[in-house]
Amino acid sequence: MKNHKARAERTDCEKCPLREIKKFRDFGPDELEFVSNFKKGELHTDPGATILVEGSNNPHIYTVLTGWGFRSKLLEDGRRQILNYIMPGDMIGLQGSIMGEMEHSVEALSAMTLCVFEREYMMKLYEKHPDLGYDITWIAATEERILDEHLVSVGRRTALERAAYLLAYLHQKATAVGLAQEECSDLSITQQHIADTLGLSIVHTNKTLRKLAQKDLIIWKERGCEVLNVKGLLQVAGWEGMPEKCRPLI
Amino acid sequence: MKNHKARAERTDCEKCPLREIKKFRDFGPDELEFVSNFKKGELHTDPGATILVEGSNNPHIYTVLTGWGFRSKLLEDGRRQILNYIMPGDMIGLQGSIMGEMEHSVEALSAMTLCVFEREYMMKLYEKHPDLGYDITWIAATEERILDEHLVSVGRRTALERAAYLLAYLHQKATAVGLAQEECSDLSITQQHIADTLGLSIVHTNKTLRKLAQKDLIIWKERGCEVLNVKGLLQVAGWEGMPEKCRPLI
DNA sequence: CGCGGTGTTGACAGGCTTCAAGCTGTGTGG
DNA sequence: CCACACAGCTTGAAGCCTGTCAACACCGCG
Repeated sequence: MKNHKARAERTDCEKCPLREIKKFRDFGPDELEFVSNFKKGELHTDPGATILVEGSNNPHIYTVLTGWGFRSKLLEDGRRQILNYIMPGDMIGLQGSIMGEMEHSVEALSAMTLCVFEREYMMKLYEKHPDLGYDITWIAATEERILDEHLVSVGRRTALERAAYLLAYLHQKATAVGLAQEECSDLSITQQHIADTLGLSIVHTNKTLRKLAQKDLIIWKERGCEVLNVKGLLQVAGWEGMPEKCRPLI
Repeated sequence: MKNHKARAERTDCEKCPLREIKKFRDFGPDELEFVSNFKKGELHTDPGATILVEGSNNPHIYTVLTGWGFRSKLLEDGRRQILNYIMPGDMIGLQGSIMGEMEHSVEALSAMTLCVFEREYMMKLYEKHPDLGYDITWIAATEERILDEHLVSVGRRTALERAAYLLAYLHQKATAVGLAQEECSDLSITQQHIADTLGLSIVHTNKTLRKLAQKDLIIWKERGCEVLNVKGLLQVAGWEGMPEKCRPLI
């Protein structure tokens, strides 16, 4: 019975709520069993918690189960760039696993639960389940694709376009995994985060967000925003939006 | 004899000049044989040639054997962002292979030769050689790391810092694979390319490069620049440089 | 109550873009 | 041979976008 209780503290992979979402590809029973054994535990964090630190050496890989956060890097004088956001189904720590040392930090924006995997078992995954290995490459390549898009945004779009792009991106990403309904309303974030993502100052970010609000595309609320018109945002950004593809889930 | 001549047109993987470079990890004989069969041919391009087009669906994956080029994306109105540069040992087309459609273009800056692989054999690679599968994930994760760094640069560094970062990056990357000796001199590139990488206008890029030249860090020549002082560039950029790690080569 | 975090706004300065013109070297065709 | 076009580089001037500084409102919290 003790064992049973210990297991009850974690979500069984067999009952993983994320697998209910049709956006994630189906697993065979043997894959499910392997991943279930691969999973070493769960990590629960508070909002604002730092999960991984730039320069550290963490022996784990994580998959987000609930909540959301972001990856970021710092320059020596404190300037911060937010690289991407992480939401349920996303994997973090892969870079650290492969490069040895984390090259970026990860922070939670809400309370989060993460599935914990051991780096060391990575090689076994590739040996026993080539399709899962392919999935991990898929995940890395997709993250790369998103970063490409962000780089275009920061490099070549105007402040208004960038902001519209980011909010549309977050909205699409969140709704795809059920983090938000039609609105971004329950996604807690400050304008400082937005600014550090867009590569803008906080003052100009504020003024830019107000312009989007004036166009009735969003409503900024305390620590977050509600998206009123995704299509409008996409149009302002000059962006097609993300392809709705089936994706793997480790 | 005909066969022999036909084979002579391509570089045998067993005699691949890149494998001489100690920066690339050693291959076992069975890995070498597999990759050798995986390789379907070679592609030779002129300077300025477009190798992959955004939105197209190309059934190949490539590894750069000689020369260099870049990946880029366009906005609808023609604004261009260069995402990263490709040099010997780099793999391109992986995203297309996994996402189906290319989300960026690839152009040659010099004459190039590329090893051609078939997408379809990818899965077999994962099945037969898990370590090669892991290598491909390694490559994708590393590209992601570089993009993180570029994003920090474009988002948070000043024009001067950005330019210094980029030139130091290119210099390090090129010397690591023997593309350049101590100078970048034989790397042909225009200031328009630099501008599209940094997210700056060409006019301001020109003025920024002159500032670097005034500091005796570089000398701009016709279609390219010579790096006089890498450490100085790194210092201006506030960047540590790239870790000199052993890397895989497919 | 004071305090810190967040959001808002105005004024001003400066970095960067745009416009415009001119220079150089290369190639093409008369 | 020269004229011409073109691509790349350079420079100056004007103006806008964005950053910085500063002040204030609001809110939750100790």
